[in-house]
Amino acid sequence: MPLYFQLAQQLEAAIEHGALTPGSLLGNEIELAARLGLSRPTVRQAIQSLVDKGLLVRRRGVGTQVVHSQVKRPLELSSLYDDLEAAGQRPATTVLVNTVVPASAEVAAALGVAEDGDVHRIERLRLAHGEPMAYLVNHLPLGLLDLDTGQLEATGLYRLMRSAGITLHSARQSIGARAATRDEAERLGEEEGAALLTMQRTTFDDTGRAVEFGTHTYRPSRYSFEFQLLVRS
Amino acid sequence: MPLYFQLAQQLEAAIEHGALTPGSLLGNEIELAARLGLSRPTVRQAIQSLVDKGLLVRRRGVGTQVVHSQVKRPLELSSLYDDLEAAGQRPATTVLVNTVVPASAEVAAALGVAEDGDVHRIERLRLAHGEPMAYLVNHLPLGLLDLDTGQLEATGLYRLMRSAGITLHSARQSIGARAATRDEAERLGEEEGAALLTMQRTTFDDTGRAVEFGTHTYRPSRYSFEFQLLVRS
DNA sequence: TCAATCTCTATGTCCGGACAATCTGACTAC
DNA sequence: GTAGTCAGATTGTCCGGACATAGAGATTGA
Repeated sequence: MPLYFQLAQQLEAAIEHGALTPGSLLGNEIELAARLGLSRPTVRQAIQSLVDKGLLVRRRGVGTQVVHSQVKRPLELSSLYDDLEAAGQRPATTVLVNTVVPASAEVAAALGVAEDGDVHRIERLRLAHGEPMAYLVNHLPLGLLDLDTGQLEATGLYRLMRSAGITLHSARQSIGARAATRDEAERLGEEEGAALLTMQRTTFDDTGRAVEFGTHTYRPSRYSFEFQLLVRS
Repeated sequence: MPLYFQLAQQLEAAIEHGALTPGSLLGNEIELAARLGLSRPTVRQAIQSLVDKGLLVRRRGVGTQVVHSQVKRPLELSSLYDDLEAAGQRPATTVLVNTVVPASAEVAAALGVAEDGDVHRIERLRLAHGEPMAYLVNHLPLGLLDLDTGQLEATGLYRLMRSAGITLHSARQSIGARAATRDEAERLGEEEGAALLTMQRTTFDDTGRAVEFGTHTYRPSRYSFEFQLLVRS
């Protein structure tokens, strides 16, 4: 494990349990490096990683300070399943459809495959505490992944992709809202015309291939998107 | 302007207009540094900044590649006004309320001020192409900023804060949906009960102070949140 | 023919130093 | 008393080098 990473973890832990209080100066880098027996670049790399996380602020001529505001979790590409599990919500999944269909124009454009070419289609109902929370429709290119219904019900799609050796890189998302159709309302236990939260996402791996295209609808009474974001400087 | 920054800009421009095609190797760092007359750390810093932007991928033992997928814009803390302006949408603002009120419990908690203590309250209607797009309610602590109604109608709140010397650092957001109340519907030109997209945001400066708390409602037919996000590694 | 091993290559980590830019606070001059 | 100036402190940038690590392909052996 790299030295700068170890130092970053130690500093983060010190901030976490209050050894480094918000607003306090971290002490100058060169002295800190000498005290720890490290070089300044190594110390700087550790500090920089925490600055990128939003825990520290550096000011030239002043020093490095611990920020006051509690940073919860910056936005990252995560799966609903993992989010719910981390929140202690006991997610459950019902796979409604797991099949192969010809790609619609929208799906083909998103995944970069030929229109009417075969793609996986899965429809899932995600439950938390036994209540419907979201209705998830996903399309995937063929050949990337074995989509076993049992595994899909036991874990999240992203975890399956990662364990299949796919390195997720980035995703393009669009979050909106609309009124529920009759079918959607029925599936989610809402009234027809009720407000639904929607999210569309195309996920890419590190070679730039689209590996997943999802169209999700959420019950706004049960779910909202919570995240923290930093000013890029 | 720092050398690594100049190099990063050059590389980004080369990617932009196709001189560096997706998937192509960038050539090894040490040789690149020699060719440019720079040191490897400088070249690495330039490359790293583009990796953080999602434009490049590094693989040990392989090299640095240009990613295939077109990265549009990573999520950043931006104002609706600037977003609309950048999209060529000609935003306009009507200030409905610009006053000082005692803080409600919710506002006091978000801003970290005393309950019933005075805070600014502004209510604005944001229009695009002459049509209502969003209804924006913001609360700000006193003393940070002069809230001139004329300026609020001419530009965005974030731009005003920045020009007042406030360094924005991070924000916590929550995006949801709900049905429009009678009043909301009337303001936005929707039907009562129509689905609305909602966003709550608390913004912090780099000292950790909360500098703004906003509760916004958007017409989903006119606006959705679009962004790209990267996997943190 | 297939699998294990080796070698080459490129990035990852780390060091030590040098000078520049900027902010703060104290000092000085008016 | 106030404003301008100066010095100290601290981070920002940049250099040049060294060794470690991981991936890919070629080589070698069974």
